[in-house]
Parts: sequence; C-alpha cells; structure tokens
Amino acid sequence: MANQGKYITKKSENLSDWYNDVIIAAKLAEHGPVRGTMIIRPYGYAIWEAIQKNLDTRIKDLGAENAYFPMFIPYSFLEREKDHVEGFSPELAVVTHAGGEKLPEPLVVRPTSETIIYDAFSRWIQSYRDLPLTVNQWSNVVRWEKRPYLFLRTTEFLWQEGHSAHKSNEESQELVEQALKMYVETYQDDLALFGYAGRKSESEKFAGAVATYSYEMLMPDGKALQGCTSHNLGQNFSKVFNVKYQTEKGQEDLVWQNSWGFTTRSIGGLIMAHGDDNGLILPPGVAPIQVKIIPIVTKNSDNKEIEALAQKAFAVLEGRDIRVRIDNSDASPGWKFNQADLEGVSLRVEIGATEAKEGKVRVVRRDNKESFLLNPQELGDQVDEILAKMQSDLLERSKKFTLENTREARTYPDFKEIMNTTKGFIKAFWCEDPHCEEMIKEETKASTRCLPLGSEPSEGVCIYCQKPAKFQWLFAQSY
RNA sequence: CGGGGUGUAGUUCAUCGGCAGAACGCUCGCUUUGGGAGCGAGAAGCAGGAGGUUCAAUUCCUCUCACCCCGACCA
Repeated sequence: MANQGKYITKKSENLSDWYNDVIIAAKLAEHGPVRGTMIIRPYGYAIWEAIQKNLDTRIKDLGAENAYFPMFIPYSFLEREKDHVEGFSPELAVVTHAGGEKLPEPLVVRPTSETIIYDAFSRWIQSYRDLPLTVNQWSNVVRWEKRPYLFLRTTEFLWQEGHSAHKSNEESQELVEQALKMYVETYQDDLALFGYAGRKSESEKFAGAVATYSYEMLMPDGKALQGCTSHNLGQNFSKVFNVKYQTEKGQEDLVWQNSWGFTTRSIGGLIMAHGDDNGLILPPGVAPIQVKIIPIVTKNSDNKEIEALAQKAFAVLEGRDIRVRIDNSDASPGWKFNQADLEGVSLRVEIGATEAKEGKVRVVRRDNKESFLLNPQELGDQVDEILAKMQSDLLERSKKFTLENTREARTYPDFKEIMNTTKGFIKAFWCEDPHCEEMIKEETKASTRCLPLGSEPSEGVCIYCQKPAKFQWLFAQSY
C-alpha cells in the first residue's frame, strides 16, 4: 500500500496510489505470487459476476451459445495466420515440457482462441445450413505483459470471447456492429461509463483482423482506456483453417468470420472512473451490495424498535431482488459508514434513535451524500427510484467529464499543448498514413484511439503532414 | 528488454556492525457506539536466498531471486 496505516491515498493527490490502495483496502484483488498475476477476491469477483449476468444474456440475444475450448493450443495453429502469430508471439506463454518430458511440439497457453475454435469450426461447418454459427466462451487467457497493473493489464485475465461464422461479409459485419452495440449498452447501462465506440486504425487493429472496433473511455488523469473489442476477421482465418461450406448452389465457399471480447480490465475502468477520496463508488447496476443497512444501537436507544425497523427494511428490499445486507457487526457506526463508503455500496440505510422516534429510516446515496428520510412501507419503490436515478446520474457525470475533456485540435502545436497539459481526448484530422500516426505517438505519447462511429467525412488537412484528410480521428494517451 | 528503487511481524515501515522495534491489523477481557472508540492483556520474526569480510552481519561486499516505479508491447 502506498499509504501508511488505515487510510487510503486521496484520489485527488495521486490517482495510481489511490487506485492500488482502494483495490487492496476494499478487498477487490491482490497481486499473485507470479509477476503480473492477480488474485480476484470474493468482493471483486462479485462485481465480475454482476457484469456477467447481464452481458451473458445480451450475448445469447445475439444468437450465441456458450461453449468451452481448451487452453492449450498447438504452436503450429498460431503460425498459420501470419499477422496473428507476429502480433502475439512476443507475449505468449509457451509450454515446452509436460509429464516429465520435452514435448514434441510446444503448446501455447491461449492468448485468445481464434485458432483453436476455427479449427473446430472447420469440422462443424459443412453446409450453408450450418451458418451462421456463433459461439461464446467465458474463460481466462494469458498474455505475458511487460508492465502489469491490477485489473487494467494483468498477465492472466478473465473475459468472454465470441466467435461467429457467416455466409457473407455483410452479415458478418452486421454482427460485428451488433456486438459493439451490446458492449456500449453494457458500459452505459450497467457500468455507467461513457465512451466512444469506433473503428481502430490499421496499426492498432487486432493481429489478423480486417477491421477492429472498440469502446474508448476517459480516465480521471486524462488517459484513455480501451474497453471491449469487436473484430471483423474477413476470411483471414477461414482461409488458413479451411473453414468451408457448400452453398445452396453446391459450390464450395469460405466463411466470413468475426470475434469480440470483453475483459476484467473494465472493472479497472469502473473503479478508476467513479471512485472518490473515500473509496469505491459502484453503480447500482454492477454493485455487489446495492444497499447496506446500518442499525445504530446504543445504551440509551430503543434497540428493539431499531432492530425491528432494520428487519422490516431488509425484508422489503430483499423482496424486490435488491442486493441488500445488514451490518450487525459490533464495530462503531463511524467505522461502518466509512467501510460502506470504501466498498462503494450504492445506498446506505441508517437506522438509529432519531429515525426510530419517527418510525422511519434514512437512506443516503454514496455518490453525492443526498439523504432521504423514508417510511419502511414505501421503501421498495423509493429505493428502486433512487438507485435508478443514481445509475443515470453516474453515467451523466461520466459523459460530462468525457465531453468536457474532448477537444478539437486544428494545429499540431495546439495538439501538443493539450497533451502536455490537460490531456484527454483530441479530435484531429489525420491522413491515415501510419507514418504520421507513429510520429505523433513518438512526439506526444498520444495514439489514435478510434474513428468514432458516425463520423462524417469532410475536407481537412492532416494535423501532422498537412496533406488532405477526410476524417477527424480520436487521439489520446492510453493505458 | 533498458533506466531507477526496494526486500525486516499478516500489512506499511523504522533500526544500519553488538539480545529485533513501531503503527495498523489479529486474539482475549472490560467500558463504548450518529463519520475510522478507549483502556488493559496477548499471539505474531531463520531480517528474500547463497556466498564472502569480521571476534560479531538485518546492517558492509559479491552473486542470485523477487517485487515496485519510469520507458518500448498490449484487452
């Protein structure tokens, strides 16, 4: 912990110390014994489960079925697609020995599963009647990252990866866009994180893809975090894995494929974007504990009445499928309040002598401290309402911050000035020459994040080389 | 893989050649309880590992391993 004793570093003082402190103090996760690995503790895993719950439903709504493929992949599988192996080889974990012997062929611990899944697809797909074929797996993958960071970049991480095969590029592209839309919904409706969905540049796209789409979010320090990805793989993999089918006319044809994924990195974004000096702030949509009831009993209070109110409130909320707990530990109220703040519990319900006198309970929002004195009988509707309002307020706050920190740069000196001061997103014309992109990154540390969906072509000049440019791309320094 | 730093109690750190210290956490007891309660008692350590210098090494030297921070790679 960067900070001594029991308090966490203030978010305003040092974002990355705060981030690490809050993850450890709130018991979300800790470092594993192997560099870059992460132990996700029960409370952190509960956030992942809350995200999974809705996302899994959306994935199935896309027409996908869940399956599971092996984590060991023959090295030769990766070598089949040239860009794919080149892109991933620096970060592969390779198994050379097993069972006390050297293996005849090294095995790769999956960094992603395109190859092993499409090898199966080549056997599963025979006819146009087998298409489209869409599978999803929830799994772990390993990428040997040089600079790990809890949640944001770990050597092993959890994710879902969807893989789909289609008769036409149009149909495949449609699913690529639907998957991206599904992620936008997850980020905005569940995680309350605003961001830009768009297409990656050639140099930033997935190794082996024709086109990659992503969701880019802004963190409080002005750096961008790439969330999910959705790739149009064209026929790059079907060619090398021989994923063919017979058309209605009896011809042999290669399938068009896409893949898309969402990882535990998003939990890092969730923590960083919403939290404050007191700890986590979790949007109700993914908060493992949406409401915590804190009875305040003393020697002089009517503790039976307080206890009865607490039980009543608990029963009402639980009946609504609200994730609710009662803190009956013998810690002091002050400690419980601080603990609830640290854990990011969306709403706290205080019940003490003051409330008991009126037969009411006090509901306090974690994010803005707004407090409501409510009748236990009406608690259900009102808590639903307050949770919904909090959810939309958090998204609104995230959106406001992102828009306020999205600037247009017309000249390269302006661009540099922004990156040296406020950072954040910059919209700027770029000619789409990888050389300009590379030089901008070298000189400002900012890279292209995406070309936001719905960008209209217009006549501009490249911020770097002054040559004609059609689109304003989104730039930022990234995590 | 380059540059910098750190390894001592569960955790964060002091001690810097001479019997190993604190805070927080943990256990027990009593008193408490509206924003991190008080007092008392207690458990807790081969000082990352190996080698060297020395009468004596946690402390100095060498090697090694691990971790952290800064750069290139990345969901």
